[in-house]
Amino acid sequence: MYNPLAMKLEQFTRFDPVERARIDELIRHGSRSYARGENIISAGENTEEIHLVMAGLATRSKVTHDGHRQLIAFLVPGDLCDIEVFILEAMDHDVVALTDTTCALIPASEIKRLLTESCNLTRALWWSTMADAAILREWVVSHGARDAKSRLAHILCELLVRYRVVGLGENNSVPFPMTQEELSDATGMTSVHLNRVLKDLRTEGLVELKSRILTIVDFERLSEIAQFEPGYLHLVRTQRADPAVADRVGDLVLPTGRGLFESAWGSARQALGRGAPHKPRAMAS
Amino acid sequence: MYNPLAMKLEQFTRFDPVERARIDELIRHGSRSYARGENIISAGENTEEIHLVMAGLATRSKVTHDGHRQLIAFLVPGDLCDIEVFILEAMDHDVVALTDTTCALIPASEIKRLLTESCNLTRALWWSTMADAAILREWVVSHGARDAKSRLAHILCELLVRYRVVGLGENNSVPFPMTQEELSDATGMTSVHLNRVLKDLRTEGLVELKSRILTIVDFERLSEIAQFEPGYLHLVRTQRADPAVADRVGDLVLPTGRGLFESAWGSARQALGRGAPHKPRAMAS
DNA sequence: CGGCTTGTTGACTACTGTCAACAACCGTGG
DNA sequence: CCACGGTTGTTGACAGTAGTCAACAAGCCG
Repeated sequence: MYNPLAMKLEQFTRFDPVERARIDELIRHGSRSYARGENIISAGENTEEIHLVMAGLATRSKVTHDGHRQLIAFLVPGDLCDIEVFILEAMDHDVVALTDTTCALIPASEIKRLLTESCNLTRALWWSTMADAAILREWVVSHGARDAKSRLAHILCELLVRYRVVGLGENNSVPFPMTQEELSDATGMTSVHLNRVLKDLRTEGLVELKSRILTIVDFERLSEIAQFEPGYLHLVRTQRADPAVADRVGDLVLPTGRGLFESAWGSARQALGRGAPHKPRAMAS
Repeated sequence: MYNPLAMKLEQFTRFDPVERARIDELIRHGSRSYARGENIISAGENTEEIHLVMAGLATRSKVTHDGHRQLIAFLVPGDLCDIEVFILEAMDHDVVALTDTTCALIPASEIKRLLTESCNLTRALWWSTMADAAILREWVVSHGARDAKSRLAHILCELLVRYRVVGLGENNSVPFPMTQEELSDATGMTSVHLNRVLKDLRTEGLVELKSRILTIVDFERLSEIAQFEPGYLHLVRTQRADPAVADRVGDLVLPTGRGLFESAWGSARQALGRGAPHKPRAMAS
């Protein structure tokens, strides 16, 4: 049985057969389908069941009062939509299906039981939420510090890796069902500008995008433009998980760069002279 | 004894005397001071002790390869700097002291013990990390969907509330020790542009900023400009905590708006006609 | 006081948004 | 199969927000 949650968590740890069976149980309690555009969860709700994306693509989104929608995260198969309702009073944002999407419905009680029963699974779930926060931090960096081209490239790299982690797509291709307008809401630009930037990436032979499939033609060069360093995804397969797959996700080879977690401020400062320039936001483009 | 962590967590729940004593214990294991500009934790590190800000102001930051620094969060007293090292291999960003800062050092073992001993405290800590993630989401919205003026106003509102939660400042004034350049790194603009936008806010009689004290002269109007709805901070004092302080933090009255968690997309869409305009990013300014 | 950091301002550039028209695509129904 | 309407994608011309460069003022500390 395809279990994207297990595949994802296995990036962090290895499960024994009992644990693995436990995860498979989680997704057997029922499921529900959502049509494209439908709200899976709305802000203000407090669900009884946790939603796990099994197929399709969803997004977290908020809308400002002037009507500008901002996508905050993509939810690919294996991602939990609303685990925070255990703790927080209510969702503070919507989760919307970007394509027809099916979610496994996990009773909250099941998660609670798991949290008391298995230390390893608890840690794995905790890892999942921490990794989500790390992605969020990288989005802040993207929006605040990278120009449109780099920002778009970065999000494409992220999606490629995250899809491949859960076994979807092949080589450098992944499903890419969202419209340019939705992508522009994610990257914080207008759809018109997104269209132009995307065209640039296409023209330069970096990506192809047709019939709802994204193919990253030149992952290495796109990673450079994006300044994509997969370390922030915390796919720590090196130690706790299978060391044989250290720098790859399936058949995808990750860029390793110069150490995934270097403290860049000091080195950048040195490299660039007396104190890094303030906002060389516009990079070669 | 001043215990900002307890004050913060009390926004979420109430502690019995035993639990409260337990929290006070946490911060008695030692502390360390950091000079302004010093790294409290560097990317790549994996600390043995958890750092809790007790006094001062710190920030999470990342630097892009082109030397542009992005601040990702502010850490005010009561905030934990690195609780993720329990789970993640290493920090993926730096934590830097923006002023002289002192941190309580909490042995990881102490936190672990707490997690097994007290369900209420565990939930409170979990709440803390979820609330942090919610702030991060709001930052993404700010950077992606709000113009410079609104973005700056929003961050000022956030800091006001977060300081007041831990009992710092008074009325609409809080410590504000950072430079304009640092603030510009947080808001994702150049220090020059920040300076101009800040000047606008001052000229319009919304804020005052002198001798390292921020005074929000007109919180209501600033909240409007910022589209600041404090719901995202998840200060759920209404139910689990003391109901007497429902809509206030100390002597600060929070804007309540039309329900903190409404699902805005649908209503905005309707209100604005055939589908919300795509990017009215430039609002009245 | 002198030197450094920080804040302020002006002139200019350029990245990104706005408006608008049209082409391409897609699913549906004749 | 083709027609058709709606959504989505593409492009041009133009406007405006924000970045760049540079100079100088103001504040801070020894």
